[in-house]
Amino acid sequence: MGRSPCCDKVGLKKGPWTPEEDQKLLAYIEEHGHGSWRALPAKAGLQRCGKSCRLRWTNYLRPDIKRGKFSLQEEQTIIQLHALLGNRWSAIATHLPKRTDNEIKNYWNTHLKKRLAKMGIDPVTHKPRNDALSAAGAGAGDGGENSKTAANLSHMAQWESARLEAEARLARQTRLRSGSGGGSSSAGSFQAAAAAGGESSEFGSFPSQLMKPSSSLGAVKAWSGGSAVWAANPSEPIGGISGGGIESPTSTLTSAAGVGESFAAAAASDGGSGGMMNDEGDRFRHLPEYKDGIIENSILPFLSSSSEHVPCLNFVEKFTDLLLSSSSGDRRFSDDDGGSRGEDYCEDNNNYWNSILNLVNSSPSDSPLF
DNA sequence: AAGCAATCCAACCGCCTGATT
DNA sequence: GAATCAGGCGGTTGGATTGCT
Repeated sequence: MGRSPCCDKVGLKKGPWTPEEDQKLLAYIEEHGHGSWRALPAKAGLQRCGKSCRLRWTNYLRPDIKRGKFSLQEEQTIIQLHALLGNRWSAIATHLPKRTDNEIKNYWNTHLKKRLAKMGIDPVTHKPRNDALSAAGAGAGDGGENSKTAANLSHMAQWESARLEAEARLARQTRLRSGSGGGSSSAGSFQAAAAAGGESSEFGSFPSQLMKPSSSLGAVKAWSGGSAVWAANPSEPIGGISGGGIESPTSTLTSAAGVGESFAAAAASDGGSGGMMNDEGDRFRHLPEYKDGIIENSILPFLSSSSEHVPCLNFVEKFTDLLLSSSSGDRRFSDDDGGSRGEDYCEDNNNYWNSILNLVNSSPSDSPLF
């Protein structure tokens, strides 16, 4: 499909905007609205292409833009949403009022990504890097904590393998069921999954009002719920999910699982000071024991210091807290408190998925999450 | 104070998608 | 159905700024 450039580049100015140009653009948009961006520069008397004007407006001149330092809350939201959504900056931006996708992207690339990398976590997958894993293993001789961590890392890796397998199986099944009719977009697939899953007991762990077939949120739940169900009963096909070629949001929900491992790696690389609280909560609590050599119950004490608090596996939030505190010397996750941290933390933070889902729920109905 | 390195961030680029012709 | 257009998105770049030696 051919397409002409958005503008004739000859004679058009590039580079930083001058205050005069800003003023012209601002004045024009305030009076007329932006209308067609392509036509705007000529009407506004600017020697810029429409695309450049649009970018300047959306990333800088728009009156509802908040500038300056990101708050801790914003950082946490970004990390959580990145674990959930991957590099979908515009989607993430819809949950951070007054922040632009460009600003969030820059902030991620310059701050948060580096913080993750520093902790031995792959910022793309939110999983521990191999060197971090081996570092954890190498540290096993140092003492019991490290060897425990390494062993648990292994369990986490096994769990991730099982989960990926589940994803693949789910995709295969949905493809088979839908034949060639399904779309390839994850949005459609998840919506189909949500619609087909409806409010069946398969998704019973989620509030029914969140299972609106048309909502992207329902799709998230359908996927994560379905995954949990499968994990609990690996031999059983995931019922109720149909639709074309489900494509797991690998970098999103997968990441949430990966984050668990990442946290372990971070804990290991941090001298074993990290407390493991997995926020996989809603998923893990469905699988107290996954035999078959994949998940053992030993994972649960690892995820939570108290098995009585298994439902409160608010991992990602804790993980993000750790990230956020890693640069400020916050030692709240040290092992010094004899294991009560998990309970304390659980008291402070309820179900992670609920917070994410609430976050998503609070977004505009046309939020481009999926 | 000077030189260099690291960091930040506005802006650009190319690609994709949906709407229109 | 193909071609075109407009808008949007994510990745990347490069100049400016800051920090370090």
